[in-house]
Amino acid sequence: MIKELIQRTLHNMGVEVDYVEVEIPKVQSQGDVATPVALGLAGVLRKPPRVIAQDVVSAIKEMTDSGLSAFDAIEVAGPGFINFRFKSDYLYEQLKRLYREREVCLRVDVGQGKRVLVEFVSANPTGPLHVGHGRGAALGSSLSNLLQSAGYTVEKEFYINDAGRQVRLLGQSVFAAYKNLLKNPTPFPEDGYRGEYVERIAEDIHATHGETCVDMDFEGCAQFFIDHSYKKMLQDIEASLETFGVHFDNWQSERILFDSGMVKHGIDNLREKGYIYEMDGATWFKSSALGDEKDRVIVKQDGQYTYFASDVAYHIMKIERGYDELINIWGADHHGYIPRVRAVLRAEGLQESRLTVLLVQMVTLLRDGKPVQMSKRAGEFITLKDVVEEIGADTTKFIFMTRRSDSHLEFDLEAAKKQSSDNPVFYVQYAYARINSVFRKAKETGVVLSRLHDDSLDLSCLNTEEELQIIKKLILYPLIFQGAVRSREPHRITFYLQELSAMFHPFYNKHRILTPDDNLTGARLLMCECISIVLKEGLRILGLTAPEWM
RNA sequence: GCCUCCUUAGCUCAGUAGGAUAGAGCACAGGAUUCCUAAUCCUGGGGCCAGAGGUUCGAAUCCUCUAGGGGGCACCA
Repeated sequence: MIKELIQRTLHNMGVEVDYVEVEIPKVQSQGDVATPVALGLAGVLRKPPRVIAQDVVSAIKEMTDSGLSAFDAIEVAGPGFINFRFKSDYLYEQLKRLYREREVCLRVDVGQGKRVLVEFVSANPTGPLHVGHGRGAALGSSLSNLLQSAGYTVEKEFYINDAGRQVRLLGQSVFAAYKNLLKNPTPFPEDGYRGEYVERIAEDIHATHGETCVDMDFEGCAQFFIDHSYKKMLQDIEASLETFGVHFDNWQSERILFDSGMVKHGIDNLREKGYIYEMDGATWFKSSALGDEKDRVIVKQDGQYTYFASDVAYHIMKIERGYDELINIWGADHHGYIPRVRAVLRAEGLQESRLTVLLVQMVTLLRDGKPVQMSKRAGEFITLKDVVEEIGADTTKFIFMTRRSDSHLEFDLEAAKKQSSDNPVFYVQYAYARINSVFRKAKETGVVLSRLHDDSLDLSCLNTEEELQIIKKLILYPLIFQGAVRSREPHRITFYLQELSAMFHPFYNKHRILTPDDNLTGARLLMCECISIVLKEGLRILGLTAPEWM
């Protein structure tokens, strides 16, 4: 609201800005919200910032429709900040509005129906998910929730690498395990997958299909082993994600891209645009002309497509499906691929901003401070499922969501387990449960809850420092929300929820909510209801449960 | 060698689009419940924002260099 106000004011003064920074000052003496716009404009207008600030303040005061009634004070401070102080009546009004029109208040429409495709996890179906995938899953699903809440139309997609060497290697590994099981050993493939799950799949095949393949070589039954194995893994992956509370709208198969001719179509498409050439018997994509450091092979000398070929096709297909924005969440180890994928989009004439790649940094799994060695090939690792079973889905997600995605994460299992009794997630959930408990108590003791909807309910009794601070925090949620949406950082919501909870608990300890005074009780219940509305909304975005009892 | 991410309190991490006096949790020490859930609250100490330059009215934040750590640099996927 303040942003628009300032923007309009500046407009009237003949200055156009596309972004007005509004911040919440650290100390109360600096107002409830503040803006440093005047400082930024000092250079442009060639006037001292304090003078500009004063001009802005005067202009606001002259505007008839400025919503001046919302403020007790608008003042120039420090080097040229403009500090706003809310009138308490305005706070009460907004609190009532939040209570009545929660969705409108909380879900600011930033996206306006824009279609976004969020692709995440996309793990090779050659082994179980590990914690790193879990991090991507937590980010992807909460980001999707966040954007959806902000008015975007979001689709969540998992790209299945079911073509190519890796799934073949898995099939071959299972085949070897199967033969081994039947006492007809065959050499285990070099670089094969050695996990225990490989043996389980082999046992499963033995159980369902008997010994039919025991005398065959791999080529004789390759397709069967490959398909059976990766499908099994895919089921396992889907189940792990389900346990973790993450699900997808689409599962896009790489193989279908080949079978449906999309790969060929994609290459032809680039060829028409002049970005394909032949050299040394291979087919190249001229990505160096589009920002990549060198050209990339798409079809090898031996006629085989490279991995990148299907990636080209996949992204062209995404474009053709008509999304306004593509978001790819990748492990940081894929960062080298960004320029070549961007090159594809550029070749298609798409703006840079249409693709956002979010990199999720590595998770170092520790136990008692010591790194847990993990190798998919060697088959020694702790899976996402193991972690969720050991310390719980909410706690695990919260650990992910209290970090920026591009910072390295040390995940100590022992610490997490120890923490799981006093993990900050419970602090937030407990606040929610407590409020529910108060409402249960209120009903038991016959408090008339219909009062809360009553216009005559007077909130001016919410005048303690704690209450005013909480109300301000609540009505500034949209500011945090919009920042999180813009920067694609759901973790900002996590921190906000912790802060809000850290205001509620002291309030709860200091003041009684259910009092002999009916109006005061009503007012406090209304405020608590608003807190729980915001907590619930935030927890939902983060994919965490909001328990009514704890 | 080249590219990229990271380095903030004892530990794990925030720090919003360059803004005012750098924050939280954990850990540590002490205290609080006749009353709505003690998974709570209150009080306390803790910092060369890796280092050095630069840009600016103003830098943890932007640029350059240095040091340390992660990851990536295939006609592998």
